[in-house]
Amino acid sequence: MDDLETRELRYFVAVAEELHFGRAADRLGIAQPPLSRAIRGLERRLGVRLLDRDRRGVALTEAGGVLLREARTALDAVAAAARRTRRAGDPRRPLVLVTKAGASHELLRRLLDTAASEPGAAPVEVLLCEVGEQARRLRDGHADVALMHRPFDDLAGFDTEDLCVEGQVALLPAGHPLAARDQLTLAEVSDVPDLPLARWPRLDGSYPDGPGPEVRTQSQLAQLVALGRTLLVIPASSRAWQWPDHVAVPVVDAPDVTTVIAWPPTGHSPAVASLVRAAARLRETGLPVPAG
Amino acid sequence: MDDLETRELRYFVAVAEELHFGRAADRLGIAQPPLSRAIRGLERRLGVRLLDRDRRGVALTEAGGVLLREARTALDAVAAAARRTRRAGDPRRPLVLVTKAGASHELLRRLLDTAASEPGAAPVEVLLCEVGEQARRLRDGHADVALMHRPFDDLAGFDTEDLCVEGQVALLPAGHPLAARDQLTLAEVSDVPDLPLARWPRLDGSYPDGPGPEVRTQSQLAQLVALGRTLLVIPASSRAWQWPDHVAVPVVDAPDVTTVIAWPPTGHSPAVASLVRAAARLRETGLPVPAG
DNA sequence: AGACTGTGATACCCGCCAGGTATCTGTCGT
DNA sequence: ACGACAGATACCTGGCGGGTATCACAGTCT
Repeated sequence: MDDLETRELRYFVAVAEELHFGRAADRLGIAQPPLSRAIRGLERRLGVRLLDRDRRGVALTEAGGVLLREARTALDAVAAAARRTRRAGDPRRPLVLVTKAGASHELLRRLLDTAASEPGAAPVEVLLCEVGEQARRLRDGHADVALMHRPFDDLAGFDTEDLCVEGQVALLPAGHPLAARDQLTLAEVSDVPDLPLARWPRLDGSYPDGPGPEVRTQSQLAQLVALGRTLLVIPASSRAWQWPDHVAVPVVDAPDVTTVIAWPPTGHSPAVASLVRAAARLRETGLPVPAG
Repeated sequence: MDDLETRELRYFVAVAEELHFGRAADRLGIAQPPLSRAIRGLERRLGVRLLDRDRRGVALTEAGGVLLREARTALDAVAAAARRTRRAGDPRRPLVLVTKAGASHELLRRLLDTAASEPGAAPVEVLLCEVGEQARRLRDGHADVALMHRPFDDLAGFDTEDLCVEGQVALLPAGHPLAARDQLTLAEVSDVPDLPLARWPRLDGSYPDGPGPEVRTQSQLAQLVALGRTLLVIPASSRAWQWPDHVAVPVVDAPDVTTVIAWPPTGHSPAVASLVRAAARLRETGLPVPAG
């Protein structure tokens, strides 16, 4: 009943992701035979088949799928242990706050101001990431606290505090017929043949079917919007990164978006607590009104 | 920026818990010198002092404290990966539900009945544990789902669903003066010189100061209650394990206890989802009324 | 069909590092 | 001052993780 080693988990994750021993070995910087051995050893020790190697390729068994998921979170936890320990030893350690690039500008600015005015405040470093990456940054120790958005982001496993609620707007090229409207409905914006909604990758990296372009970063999306190739429904406060020649029209029946501050339940760091307190105070003194 | 190995984490946790290289090495089944080397290597690779070895013993530095906490959760995650994978490979795998021994008898019975009547229900295995151990069982993969009690148990990091709310009662020897009362207050029960409240260990294993006896298991406590040596305030539904010669008196100002069903946010197993659905249905059809 | 290709498995060797034993150093008791 | 104790150091050894070469098998092309 000996534990697994992180090396074995890393190896398995590589193979499970590549579904190809050669490429996985390449990625890991080792040769293929030791990798095959390691995976076979894993299967033997767990007493479970993880991969179906039949002709032409490798496929995950059900147990393999479970291990892939569990191994990722375990590896994140190990990486977090290393990172947080290193940072704990650094006397000049800043608190790292992660948020989606381009979201909640104004709120973030006011949060940082409020936090800085807290007595004995630790310096706060802001880390910007792509959509949906905040959770991972929290889990693997790159960040201590995050701004996230319900219902878009996966908040499972974190402690959270609601900060503000806002509606969503559609972002359209200025010349588009719908741009003249006072308000829109979801049905209207999702049925615009010349401006299909962009598609984001799912958690596993694959894309849902549909007519819109596939995007995986904010900048890709921004460019497509600028080119007038796609239409966008976003929280009102994110309007800040619209292009000058685009207009924002409220979408009345889109679900409200709640901005929350989230942090890992481990680690009752006073610095995190202080920032959360600042956030709570911010909420009470009134919400920021998105400019323009 | 290489990852830590679980071996190193296990070693560090052993030393951090024992605060003594010799005993830690003993516990790990290795000799002391390799252990010293491993810890030194860890400190070198992390670039952080983890332990202060001064005269007469070893003490954790601040970074060491961080690593101890993080390492425990990381090791739990690794152990969970192994256990859940093994179980996923077992075709006859039951769902494991963990709860405090002696708590929520009636609710549990009805939950199991309801779950079994669910179409395509997986078999459910019940694991009973000591007070406060449920969270760990969920985290290290021994269990898939737990019944826990707010505000007593630490629910951080889990998804939860409230099941029922109930008041608390004081458990007294039948002959005691207070046993004749219709109801009591917290102030009254906490100020009974001949029946001090028992003390539970804190998360770190130490005991708070006070006059009452130290207990760490339900059975120790049960025995002390039976001997008339301590007084007990517990949720009303836990009355089931009272002794015949004891009476339960409601404590009107004790905080309400909410029984919740909790599960790890990882692993979207349909079996867990089904059990949670059964629990939700149970709540809607009415709460169990504690017998007696 | 037969040679070719691309894949994971096997065979075998090597070097490193985890682990063991013996010993040293420093610090407390008394 | 001396013994007892704890952690560090020195040094050796064996197992295992990793490398190269090769096999075995299935699909594919001419």
